[in-house]
Amino acid sequence: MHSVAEAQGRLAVHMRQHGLKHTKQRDELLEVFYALGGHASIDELLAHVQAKLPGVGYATVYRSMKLFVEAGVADERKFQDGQTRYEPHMGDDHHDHLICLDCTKIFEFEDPVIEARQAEVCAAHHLRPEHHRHEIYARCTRGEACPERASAQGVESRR
Amino acid sequence: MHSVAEAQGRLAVHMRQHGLKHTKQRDELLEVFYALGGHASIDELLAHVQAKLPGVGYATVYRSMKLFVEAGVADERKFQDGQTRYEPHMGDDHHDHLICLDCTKIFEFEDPVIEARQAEVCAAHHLRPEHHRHEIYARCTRGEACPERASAQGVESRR
DNA sequence: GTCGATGCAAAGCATTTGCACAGAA
DNA sequence: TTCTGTGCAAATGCTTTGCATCGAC
Repeated sequence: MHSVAEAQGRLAVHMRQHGLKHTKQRDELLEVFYALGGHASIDELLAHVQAKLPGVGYATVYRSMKLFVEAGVADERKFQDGQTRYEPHMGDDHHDHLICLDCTKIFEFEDPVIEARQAEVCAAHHLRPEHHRHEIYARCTRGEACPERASAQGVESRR
Repeated sequence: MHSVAEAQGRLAVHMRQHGLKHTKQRDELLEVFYALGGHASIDELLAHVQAKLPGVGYATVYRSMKLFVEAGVADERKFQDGQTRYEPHMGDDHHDHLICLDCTKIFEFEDPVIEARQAEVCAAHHLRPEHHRHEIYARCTRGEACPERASAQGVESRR
């Protein structure tokens, strides 16, 4: 799912297979979701959808995002701020998160060495990894020089 | 804090320094908390404290656990089930979690290679790691033979 | 006697659900 | 026409807070 079009297709198939209906709310939400690029919260999604479809409420956004997750076009992430965030599903390769506590940016990373060690740790306990969550919370070493610091609230997307 | 006594001492110091008072509720809760060994939820803590002090309610447990965290005798963990869990603080060395999806046991692990790689990932983004969360959710490879499977709900503690 | 701690109930959040109506198929 | 989706409000689950009273110092 590297483009809205791909996601729309996959969602359409899923809906057809499950006897679900195509609506403008789902359509618009999917578009907004992709436009936001990643790590969007329910509030952000709702705000953007309402810009186009004023009547939409939380229930629809919650229900639709759950549908997107089931359809495989979105992934759900829960960070420590208590807000569930969503990002476009990018195939079965996954990535972990590096969160800057100074500028609130969320970077993504993926490290084969770490992945390998995880498998070893599991094996030692007679376990087979199913999924994992790995988040690093960090401080900027550039201090005031950090180009993002002033703006804050930015969200870095794809690798 | 490898024993209740140590924790009691540290908590006493913290309370003295902050003009807080010693009460039997806090006393009993700290004991129960250590007796449970780790990964205890508010409900579990409340249930055990009520066995000794019937009148205690959620508010006291929540407030006391927050105090324990501030005093440095407890660490707060939020897993994916939406329940906050607490474990005795074991110094500044920390560990991560390996959660069996079959028997609900929570194992702890710590891997220097993983820690090192994390630091490298951070450095590449001009960041200095402050803390992190790493949880692996896995399935038992022993199937029905798993000694814990039948019992479920167990909580494995210290390494 | 002070001032912090407790217990209860009410309030807060994020999220979910029930229900009547709207709108795809 | 049928049956799913929507929007609203109410309900839920976990956690926090306000307030009168209790109890440690």
